Amino acid sequence: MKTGRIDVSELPGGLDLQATLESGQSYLWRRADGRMYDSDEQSGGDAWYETVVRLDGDRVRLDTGDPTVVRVRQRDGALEWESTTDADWVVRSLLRLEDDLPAIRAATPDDSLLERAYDRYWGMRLVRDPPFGTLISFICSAQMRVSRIHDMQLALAEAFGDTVTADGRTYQVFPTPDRLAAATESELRDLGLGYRAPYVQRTAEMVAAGDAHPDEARGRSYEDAREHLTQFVGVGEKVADCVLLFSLDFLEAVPLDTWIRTTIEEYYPDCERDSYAETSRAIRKRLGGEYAGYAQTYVFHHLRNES
DNA sequence: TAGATACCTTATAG
DNA sequence: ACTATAAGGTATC
Repeated sequence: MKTGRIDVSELPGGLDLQATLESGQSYLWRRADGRMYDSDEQSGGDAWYETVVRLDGDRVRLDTGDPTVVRVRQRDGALEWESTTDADWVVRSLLRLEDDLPAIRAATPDDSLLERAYDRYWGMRLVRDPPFGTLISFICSAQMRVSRIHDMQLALAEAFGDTVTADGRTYQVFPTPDRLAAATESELRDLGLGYRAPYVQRTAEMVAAGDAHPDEARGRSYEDAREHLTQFVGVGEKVADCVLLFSLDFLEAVPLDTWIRTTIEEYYPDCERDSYAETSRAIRKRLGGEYAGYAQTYVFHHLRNES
């Protein structure tokens, strides 16, 4: 495997790799020691994380291109990586290392909750995951615990994904749209997906048939893009926001999940409205607009770890 | 068009 | 041990 190092001190705002990958944004990375989401926050300070992406020219996609293993760990002031290809740009893209965290924080309002969250997890970045895997994993996220969502993606990869070998180790690749489209509802239920099984199968079928692709939300205005993604089965406004934020570069997206709704009740009651769309507008404005999704992610991780 | 309800499965609380 | 409850919601009526 090829290797490389990225000096963390050169990244604007640094990096907290563990917070980035264990904050419930991405379900497509795995911790090599298998201890993802162990409650002990210190235990994974320099753990290796690994994923497999498909590279298509200069873009990271999950449904086309050759499977590429990417491993990263943060140690001694550096982000170390290993990969089956020359992956410096891939790592920078997947972990959004170009984001200027101080500038993003400066664009959010002075607010004691946000200050606490940003201070505690400073260096946490949003991820830029492949669209199809993000779409499927967040369809699976409905009424699920974070650790179980993660386990479900692993189960999908083991049951329907290709394998790739590097340095004598075998890695499971997230399934392609074809393979998931060919799965039966009962096969998916056997993996524990429950009522999400037909959603996953039918959405995969839409993508495999070429009827739609989550990438097509790019280039639209934020609210149009969110509406566009709800055409997929099992995708409502909340899941659409997750795909926009964690995959498609819409940093203003604020997924209104149970945590954020509770937060709004408690800290921003004036932002409560009677519809998702209106509440979304109000809270996005309150969290600073353009980078509201960053604020949301820090607050989500902060509050989730307190209880 | 808004509002209530069913839905799979599992971990955790009581 | 056993039951109730909730988990990063959505589709359907």
